[in-house]
Amino acid sequence: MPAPTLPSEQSAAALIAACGGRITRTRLAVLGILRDSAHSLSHDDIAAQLLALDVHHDRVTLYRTLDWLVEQGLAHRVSGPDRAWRFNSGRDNAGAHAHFHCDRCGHIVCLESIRPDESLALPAGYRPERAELVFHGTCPDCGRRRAEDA
Amino acid sequence: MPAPTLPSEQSAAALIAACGGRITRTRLAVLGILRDSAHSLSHDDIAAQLLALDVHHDRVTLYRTLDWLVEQGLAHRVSGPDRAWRFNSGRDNAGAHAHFHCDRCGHIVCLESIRPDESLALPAGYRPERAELVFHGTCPDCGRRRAEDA
DNA sequence: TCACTAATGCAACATTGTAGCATTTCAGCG
DNA sequence: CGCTGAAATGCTACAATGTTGCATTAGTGA
Ligand SMILES: [Mn+2]
Ligand SMILES: [Mn+2]
Ligand SMILES: [Zn+2]
Ligand SMILES: [Zn+2]
Repeated sequence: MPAPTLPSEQSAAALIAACGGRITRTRLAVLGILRDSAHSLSHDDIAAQLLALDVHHDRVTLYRTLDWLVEQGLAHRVSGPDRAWRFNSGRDNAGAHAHFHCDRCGHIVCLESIRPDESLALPAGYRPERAELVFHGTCPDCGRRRAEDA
Repeated sequence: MPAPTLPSEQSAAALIAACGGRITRTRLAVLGILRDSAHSLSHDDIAAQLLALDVHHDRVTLYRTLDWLVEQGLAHRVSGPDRAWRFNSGRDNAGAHAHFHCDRCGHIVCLESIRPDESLALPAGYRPERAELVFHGTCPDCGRRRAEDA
């Protein structure tokens, strides 16, 4: 019998097809790259990986591919410190989880387990609909590396 | 006797001088504009106000002036949704207070009374140093305007 | 008033992203 | 399979935001 397929087990091709989109080499490669990465990737990071994989593409196509993935809920976007977006696989539900930004290596990772506290009392009149929470500090990798250096 | 002067009562000129900087028309005007505004201002907003005040200036000078004010702790920066910085008067201590971003009018305001919860338990290995908290939703002005429309 | 140097203005450049439009390629169909 | 129409791509040009280098101007203290 076919085991029930968790979303995380679905192939990139199946995920793309399920959205009613065409399966193209750029979409396949980009979604694969995002799903394989432990941290958020910038447009530039992804372009570099595509180059390494010999997946020819145009700058604009990559922007459009990323937009499409976000629209479809196959990826989500986090604003980086350098006014460039970072991308992660998976849907975010508009800021449903917090993110961690390492000031040493610059990596941004999703903290799926932490959701911003929506119940905070704001001053009168403010109607919050969602909250973005971004921690800054040192990530586990950089902490370990620092300990080894010492 | 001279009443003790609160920082908020100091003139822009005195604040600038206290930092050891020269008092120039651009610095005076920009700091004044920031201190008079109830919400964050983009580079472009400030340029428009300078124009209205007939304070001639160069684009680059304004960028440098804003950088300097932030360096000196006379202003702080918040990243907007459109990858353009917004500026507020006053020191922020690296994310010491939360901000509210109105999705209707685009205004960003400081919520001085709300500080991100630093005590949240992060996954093992993460060393947070500060947290940024940004609420999105409808601001009091837009809520009121909407109620009047109905 | 003078001299020193911080601050400015200008031109050129960098980065990140968008818009329009002709061309290619995917997916469904006979 | 080979066609065909629409979706996706590639290219060029453009826009927004910010930075760098360097010559000139103008605050400041003497
Ligand atoms: Mn995330
Ligand atoms: Mn603030
Ligand atoms: Zn790190
Ligand atoms: Zn508003």
